[in-house]
Amino acid sequence: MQKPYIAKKIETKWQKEWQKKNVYRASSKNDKKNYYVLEMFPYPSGKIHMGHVRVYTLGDVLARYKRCSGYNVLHPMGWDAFGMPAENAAFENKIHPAVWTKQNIDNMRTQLKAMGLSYDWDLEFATCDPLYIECQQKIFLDFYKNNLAYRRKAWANWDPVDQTVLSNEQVIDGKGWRSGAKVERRKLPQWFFKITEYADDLIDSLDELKNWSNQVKVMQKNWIGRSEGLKIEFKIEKINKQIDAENIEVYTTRPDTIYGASFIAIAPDHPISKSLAASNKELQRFISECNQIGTSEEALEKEEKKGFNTLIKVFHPLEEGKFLPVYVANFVLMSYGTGAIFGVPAHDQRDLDFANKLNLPIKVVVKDTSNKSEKISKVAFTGDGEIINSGVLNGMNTSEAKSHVMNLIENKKIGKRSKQFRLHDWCASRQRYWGCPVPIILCDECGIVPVPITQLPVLLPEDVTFDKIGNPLDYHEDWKSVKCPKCNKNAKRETQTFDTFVDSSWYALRYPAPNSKEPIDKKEMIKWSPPDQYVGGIEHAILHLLYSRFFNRGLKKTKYVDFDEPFKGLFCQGMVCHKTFKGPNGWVEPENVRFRGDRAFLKSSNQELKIGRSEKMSKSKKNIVDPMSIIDKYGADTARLFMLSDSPPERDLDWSENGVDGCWKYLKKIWGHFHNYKFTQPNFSILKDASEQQNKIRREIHTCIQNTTDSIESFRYNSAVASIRKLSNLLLNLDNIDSNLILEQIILEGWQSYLIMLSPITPHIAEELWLLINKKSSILLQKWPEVNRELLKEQKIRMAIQINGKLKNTIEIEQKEIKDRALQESKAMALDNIKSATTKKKPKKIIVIPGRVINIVL
RNA sequence: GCCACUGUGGCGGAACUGGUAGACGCGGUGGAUUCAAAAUCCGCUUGGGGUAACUCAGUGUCGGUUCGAGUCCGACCAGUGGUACCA
Repeated sequence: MQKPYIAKKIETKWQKEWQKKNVYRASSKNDKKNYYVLEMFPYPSGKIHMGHVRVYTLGDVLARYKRCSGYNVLHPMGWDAFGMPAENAAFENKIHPAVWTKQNIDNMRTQLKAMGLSYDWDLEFATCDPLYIECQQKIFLDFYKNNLAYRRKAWANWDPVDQTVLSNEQVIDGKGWRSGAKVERRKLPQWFFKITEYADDLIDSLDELKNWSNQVKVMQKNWIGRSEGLKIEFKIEKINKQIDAENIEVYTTRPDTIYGASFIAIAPDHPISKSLAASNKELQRFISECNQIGTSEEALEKEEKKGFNTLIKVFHPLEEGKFLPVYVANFVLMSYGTGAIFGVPAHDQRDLDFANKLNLPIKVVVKDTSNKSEKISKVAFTGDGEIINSGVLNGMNTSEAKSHVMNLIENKKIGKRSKQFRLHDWCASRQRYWGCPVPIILCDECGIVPVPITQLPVLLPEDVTFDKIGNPLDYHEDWKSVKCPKCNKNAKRETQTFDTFVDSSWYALRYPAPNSKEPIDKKEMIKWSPPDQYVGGIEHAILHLLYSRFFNRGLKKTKYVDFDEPFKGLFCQGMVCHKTFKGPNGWVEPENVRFRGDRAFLKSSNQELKIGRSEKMSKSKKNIVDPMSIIDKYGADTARLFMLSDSPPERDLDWSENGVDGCWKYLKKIWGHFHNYKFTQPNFSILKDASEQQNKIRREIHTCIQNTTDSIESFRYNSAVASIRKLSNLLLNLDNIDSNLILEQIILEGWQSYLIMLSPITPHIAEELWLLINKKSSILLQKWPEVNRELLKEQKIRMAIQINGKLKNTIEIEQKEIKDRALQESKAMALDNIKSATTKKKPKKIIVIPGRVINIVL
């Protein structure tokens, strides 16, 4: 009578057992090396989704693999607990953000535990814990004292109806998500971190991050956007009393195109624009129109190019007698360069769009050598080429002309070489309740006053309501009113809270000692940090990871740590996607769909549904599969196995019910086999007497071990699963061979290795089956199987024989013949179809790549 | 718009630094078992042509480099992520 595979039963059993024995406790005892695996902690949105299942399974496999490979492993979990959804829930469901968040954390912790993840739960914390708030406030004050944080005015999205600040997400098509009112921009005092101070270092150090994906490094480099350009003063033609300036300073990265300039454009919030607007209603109107675009870069860039002619003209600095008109333009940003540009329509797409709109001249000054036509109408030529129509610059190439113009301008003392960054300082304050309060007191007399360390933490008041729109801290007079620590007069607390990216910028350093009074416990931190491997979604490639890199540098400056980079290794995984289903009444959840062949129908009414392509699982499209329903139905091991099976971790994964079913069937098959097979006691010493035939089988087993190990080491978990399955297929087929003592040992060796390699992926079933072949100790304590290299060496090698690069035949050679070109060639030429082909036509050339391929060119 | 990535059978994907395209799985299909079905097991499964040995084509599209390209280069098309207040 076969024991049925009831996943739930064994999973709960082992989860209890492991918890009881505290097997995942991170300790740095004994002489093993330490290894810190960290996955990006989740926002407690309510319940775990498939994206969580994926990233935490990936990290868990690594953590378990490292434990088997002889490391002490730190593998913690916590909660990115502040953020907007809690406030939205408060507004919609009248539940306090703290209560909502705690409920979600409790629920999600239970769910994560059901997945059998190997966390040391003793290290858990949430960013909304009073102790974490206190530590973060201490760090902030140190940053402030070290000139890494400052307060200034900056734009924010303003909803004029709701009278509140909106996040970019809450602005939909330029309108407020609740009020529907056209969103405006407003300048408000906000807190900034001086990330630009490290701009050079943040780019240059990318080269040292060897275990970071190149993709992320390139994105960060472009995001920081270092450019070596030129600042030039353009003299204003006539003194204009309204503006308090004689020049307009312009920044350019293309000084070589200066002869192609046909206009100057300044930002709507440029000082000159503002001065002119004071007495010009029309310009005022234009500027306020520009201010309605919103704050997102995407919106600004996509907006139709518009300009306002100021009627001011400036002299061209190199071309005698030439004047350029000055426009206020909606695509020029005050925050980049000098807030003013010279427009070269022929060689910049935005300038060209602008020129076409306003009928400005287009003068070609760089010759596109790949294109015969010199005319430019709709597409600007932005590449390098030969300079033409440019006086002294004619005939130079782009880079010669660039340095020539820079020298000219510098010699004339009307400009300077200048390095600029696209990156701007990090605006780290929010006008919201559910976040870590900025520990500052604003005093009419003393200005900005830090809250004294002894008065920390500044905690959020609990008695707030969310029926009023806006930031409840602003209305909370009791909480706001304090005495100034300096002069003891009445003062107000800063009512802004930190961007949640601040919370997530240093949490990794907190896990080694989460209860320490010090923000970062040096003794514990030094044993583990920085994390050896960080795992998370590619969507965090820039903001979270760049902010963390800055923050770590700040922590170094303020003496909390002594290293620059927060994460030694970084791996970014793809998203979990699913097909979408749409019926007459909108999107339909996969669980309500019934399939007949290729077609989908609504379960309740049999209405046919339209099947859409696979997209990121999202609430709006309802293409969500609840991980818990999968764990209930199949078990955590099946869910974990499927997560790793098909897609490579860095790519998007398509959720498929069939795939999950397949994984479950597979585990059931393995389960059945272990319960039917009678394993012998290990006696591996007799393996040395194995026959060549038996060694061939061992060789295949060890090849699988080698491939699995290589795949895990390089994060190719899907390939690892494939090699593991290959190994089990091989071992299952051995059942049909006549048994003998040596073969039994080979099979036992194979299955032992198999289970150990399977255990990081599906730990529960692996532990349960391990009992059947080795009743002594837990599989979690086993050593990763070692590859017998001697065995692999004896393998025969198969070589491809090609004619004109196309495969025609193969030959087999011995390992010792690997360098014998002549032998390989003669073996190839002796093959029937090669012989007949080469007698018909004489080979022109024979290329022999020893041990790999022979190509005969006819 | 800009930056980055991805594109291989019916589907997910494999192929180490350019060297046998399709490993491993899903689905499909044929068979075994069964009174029947489910489950399970075994075979086949890129497309075209051929009774067959075999042969031609084939890795988003077009072009290039090379003895040889899924892999390198150029242009294009499509999808995805980010775009600074979603996390």
